[in-house]
Amino acid sequence: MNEEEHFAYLTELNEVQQQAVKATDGAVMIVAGAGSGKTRVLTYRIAHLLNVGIDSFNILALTFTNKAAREMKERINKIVGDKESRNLWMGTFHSVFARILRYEAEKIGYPTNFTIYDTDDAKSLIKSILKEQGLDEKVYKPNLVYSRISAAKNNLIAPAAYFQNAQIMDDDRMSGKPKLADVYRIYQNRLFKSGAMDFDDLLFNTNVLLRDHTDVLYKYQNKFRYILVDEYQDTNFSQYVIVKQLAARFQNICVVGDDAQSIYAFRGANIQNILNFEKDYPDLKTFKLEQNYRSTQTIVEAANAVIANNREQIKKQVWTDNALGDKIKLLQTLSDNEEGMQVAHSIFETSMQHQAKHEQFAILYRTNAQSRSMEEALRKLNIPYRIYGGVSFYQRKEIKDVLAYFRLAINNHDEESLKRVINYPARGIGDTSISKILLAANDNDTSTWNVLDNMHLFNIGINSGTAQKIYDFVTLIKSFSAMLGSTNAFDLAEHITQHSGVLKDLYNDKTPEGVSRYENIQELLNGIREFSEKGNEAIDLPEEENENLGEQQSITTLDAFMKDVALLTDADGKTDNQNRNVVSLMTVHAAKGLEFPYVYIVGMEENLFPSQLSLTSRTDLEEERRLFYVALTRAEKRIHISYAATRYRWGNLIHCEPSRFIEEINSNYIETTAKPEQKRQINISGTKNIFEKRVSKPAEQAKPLVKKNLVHVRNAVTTVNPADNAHLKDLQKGMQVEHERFGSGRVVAVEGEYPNSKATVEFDGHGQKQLLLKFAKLKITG
DNA sequence: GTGTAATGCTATTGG
DNA sequence: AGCATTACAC
Repeated sequence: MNEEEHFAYLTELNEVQQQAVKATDGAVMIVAGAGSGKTRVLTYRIAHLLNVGIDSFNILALTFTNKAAREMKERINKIVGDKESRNLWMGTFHSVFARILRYEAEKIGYPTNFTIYDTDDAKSLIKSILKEQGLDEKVYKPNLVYSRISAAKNNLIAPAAYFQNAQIMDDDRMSGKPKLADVYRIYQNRLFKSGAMDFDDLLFNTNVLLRDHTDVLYKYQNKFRYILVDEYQDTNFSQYVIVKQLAARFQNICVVGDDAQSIYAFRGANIQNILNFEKDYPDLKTFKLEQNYRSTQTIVEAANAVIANNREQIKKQVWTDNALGDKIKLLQTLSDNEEGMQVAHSIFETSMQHQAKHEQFAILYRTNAQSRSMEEALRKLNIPYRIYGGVSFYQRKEIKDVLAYFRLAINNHDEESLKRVINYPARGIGDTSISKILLAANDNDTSTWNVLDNMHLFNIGINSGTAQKIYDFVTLIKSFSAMLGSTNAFDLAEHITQHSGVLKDLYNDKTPEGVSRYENIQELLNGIREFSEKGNEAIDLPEEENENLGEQQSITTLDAFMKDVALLTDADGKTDNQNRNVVSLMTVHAAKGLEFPYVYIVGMEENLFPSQLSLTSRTDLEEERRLFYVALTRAEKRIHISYAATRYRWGNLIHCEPSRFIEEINSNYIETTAKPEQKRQINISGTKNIFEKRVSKPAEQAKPLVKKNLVHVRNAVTTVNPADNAHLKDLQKGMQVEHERFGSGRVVAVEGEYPNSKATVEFDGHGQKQLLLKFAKLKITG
């Protein structure tokens, strides 16, 4: 292969993109405007590194979501082949460093099988600390305490440093929360005793590890000779320091970002990181990608006009060669429900007129709560959709309950899991006993599990009946723990759901919600079964680390499955076999990095977008504006912007005014569409008039499409009312069927009487599955 | 200790 | 409106 063929992919890039790809060594910053081919450059850059002979073992690429990592890896595989790229480390900060911490945990005093607490766990722990300390939850709002602690950790301020920081301590005193530092200290101690880390600890402790163990630092510096960071504008200080440390030896560091799309400052992201970058690497090469390939001229110009209102930005001129395109359509409606109907109708019409598939449409909103009116309207018109975000599968109560048993079996000291399941299903260990146990654990500075497991050592005044129940519970958990190493993930998971009594408890609940929960557990078990069958993926770690993995590889264990569960989000996975041709509904935040031909930005109203909470400070308002910029630049062909005159909030009707951001778009780019019967001319800049005219008759209410008790289809979890499956009554051997997850298959056997019958189906590519006909999402196709 | 009825609070954004 | 916590009866 001659050089030209070898680097053929370079011809697919423009001049600046090529330069950015070819500048392999040293510090590189790529400022990438929206739609400028950022992902393509990053992908090709990695492919190029491999092509010029750099070992994939030496490359680390940090992305913003797991999904982005997966997609990028696939694209790289297509260019260089998966053998070349096999040892690439690519993932989110959290997943990559969680993985490293698993191997190095003992060096910082944590067990290898440490538990990752998600936000719910963390807040629950904070609540119990507040209670124990006698602090009023109305003053010390758990959410606020959590974000305060989180901010401290993201700035690498440990509890001791927190106490010594006069500024912070003053702030806390001023706001009437002088005990915050104590809460932080206790919180951290409890996490440690529980062998648990929250999300921020994954980064914080990585910093501790690299700071205190130069041998470890040296090892990973040597491994990761080439480091790439995507969405750099959204990294926080803690992440910044990690990257800086790792890159210190070879200084081959490439960051990609767009300050105009920085939308996570509320989470500690720091735009300073981009500015610091220039200081840290004086030889920095900077490339600006300014040509937009994604959107029409109208969209690019409109977005530029909006972002120009921000004071703080890195100057760049995003432009495009694309056609002028349609004007932005402005929809104004009388109510949130009508807004939904108009959007749904517009999607319907556009899909007809332009032969557009449903997957080409996205509805973006500021808050998750806005999805409801959109959902109802889409259902009414039979337009398939999927909601991203909201309560994810792994956050559902029944799933968390089961996972808590798994977690407790893996790490007995996990206090949050213990509290969750010690009396679920009810086994007579009530609140008073639990309080006593917690108290004893605190007094003796040990874990709750140690108290339970050594009841006789602690004189805590629990009667013998309860003591026996506790003993039984401890024995049960120990029996699960004992099976961990020798049983495969699916078998153990099934064993635990049965022997813990959870499955039975849910089975006895015949309400639609109960049936749905039962089915979700089955869904979880299916997922674990797939994981078991696929096998644990090989992990490449420097030298010696791989050895202790050798023995375990014969079976896939439950702790392997649980390792990353806390880090999964709704946007990851779970899309495999589902219908992809659907309209996407999500928040603007969740839409970052995505693109759609037709985008609907809904709820463009003051106090909603921009959010009410952002109106007090300029920086917050500027972040909202960047968020709007992100929304606009998701679109390729056409944007619809809508707002409603009234909207339900907490069950009350409130009146709304159009967002100031609408005015920031030059009116040349906007076309107002009014419904035929309200041909009134709309004045964009002073839209008050339409709102002063109050709605005389109640706004058209979309009739609920499902009866009150039926659970809506949301997220990846589908609920099937058992009665809906009557058509499966006559299912017989040999029939062709279609399943939502597994695709098409053939019925191998049917046993039992409907509705309690069970079918065995051979699915193409998924093997045989047993399905309960009452619940199975099956369609007979032949 | 357990289960249900009444109350009260919430909804930025998310790994 | 919906959910979580609390109050109260068993």
